[in-house]
Amino acid sequence: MNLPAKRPGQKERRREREARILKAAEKVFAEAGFGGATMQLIADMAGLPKANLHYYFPTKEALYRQVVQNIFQIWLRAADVFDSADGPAEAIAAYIDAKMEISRHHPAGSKVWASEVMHGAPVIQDYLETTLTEWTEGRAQVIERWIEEGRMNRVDPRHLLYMLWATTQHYADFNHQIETLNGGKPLSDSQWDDAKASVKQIILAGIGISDAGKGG
Amino acid sequence: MNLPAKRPGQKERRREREARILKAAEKVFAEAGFGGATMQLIADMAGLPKANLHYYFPTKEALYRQVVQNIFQIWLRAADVFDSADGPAEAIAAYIDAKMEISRHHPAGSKVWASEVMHGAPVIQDYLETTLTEWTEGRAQVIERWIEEGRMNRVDPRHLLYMLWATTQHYADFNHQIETLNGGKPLSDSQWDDAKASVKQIILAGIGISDAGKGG
DNA sequence: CCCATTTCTGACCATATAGTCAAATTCACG
DNA sequence: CGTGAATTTGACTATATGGTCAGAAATGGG
Repeated sequence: MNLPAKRPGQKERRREREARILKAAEKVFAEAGFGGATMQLIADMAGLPKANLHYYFPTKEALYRQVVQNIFQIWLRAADVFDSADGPAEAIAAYIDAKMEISRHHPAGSKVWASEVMHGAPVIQDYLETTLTEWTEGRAQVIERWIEEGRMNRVDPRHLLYMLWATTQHYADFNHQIETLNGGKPLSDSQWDDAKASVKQIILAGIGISDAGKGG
Repeated sequence: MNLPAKRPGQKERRREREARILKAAEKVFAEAGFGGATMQLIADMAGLPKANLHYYFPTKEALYRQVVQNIFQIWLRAADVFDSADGPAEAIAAYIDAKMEISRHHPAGSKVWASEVMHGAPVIQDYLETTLTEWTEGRAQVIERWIEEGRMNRVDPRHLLYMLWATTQHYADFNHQIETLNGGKPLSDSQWDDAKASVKQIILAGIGISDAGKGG
């Protein structure tokens, strides 16, 4: 059965199991939605008996909640890059790059997030009202300052942020459609570079930042 | 089986019932997803007994399929405005306006569409491969021509289209998030005007079209 | 009014699924 | 080892849900 080559500790083992379940759950929730997902499917994908899931996560909703919260953390971490640059060009370019990377390597998470919000955010409404609202207001003020300083065109900061979210997340949430329009094949490395460059080109030009010949 | 010029009253009634069911179904599918939606809920919202739904639509999937196809038709009709203008500025502005209007007045449809695509388009995969692919390629060529003629910046037409879709549909699919960030209130008339103007401003500037006449 | 056709509906069934539980197994540690 | 705690799991239950159906009710032409 289990090879005695490596003996993980109890806590280690527990964390590994939970991570395994969460990974499977994220995929199934993304593919089938909360209502369409079944604990049995998640269990199969995680390679565990269903009853075992209920040992780690008492209910389907608790499992789902954990998945959504994890995604929110990733989202927040990516948002940090917005602050690590000191000008609009670098900040927004870095933010686009970060979010496009998430869309590429974490599409299931983005889909679960989209689904949650589309259904009225029953689980993370409080996050929207607190953390997300604060982050958005803070960033809107930063953008407003850049505008005052004449470092970018006057645009509504909110709608600029919405456009950034919409565009970058589209590559995850609608990856199936994009793949179909790409002849049924996933975007290649260079196509992803094109995507990132295109998004940055249009948005940066759109807010009046002359992109002096940058690459991906 | 042959119905020689049946009574119009009866047909009318049938159409009214079907429309009523489809409207309720669209809302429930949008709010709960396919898996989370129940025929009972749809029936209640339509004000009809559940068994009556199955008289008009044999299965839940058939009902869902009809809802998705209707949305696709609306989508296609809006896409027409792309061709009724003769230059990139007018065409893209009109397209943005049309799609924003749909997002505003038909958010449930947009959500069902998004959900369908996110889950791998099990129902409308053939539409993606035929109609949508053809439309996209045609429009990409039109954009390419505009670029050749020097009427707009050189951008990847595909990614421009994706950005248009993503941004406009975001106002429908994520309307709950936007509402939350707007202090819990839906966007007012003037806020919708701002949204449309902002999207047009950034994208048109982003592709190198100096927007002389602003306003919504 | 009569009859054929269409429409409606309550009651019912088969199935799927979230969640439970107690017994079995494994683990940590002295 | 021995022991108690943590974990695993097959079998089970309760319930929700999609779909069926037979018969009632309405509809409309002759």
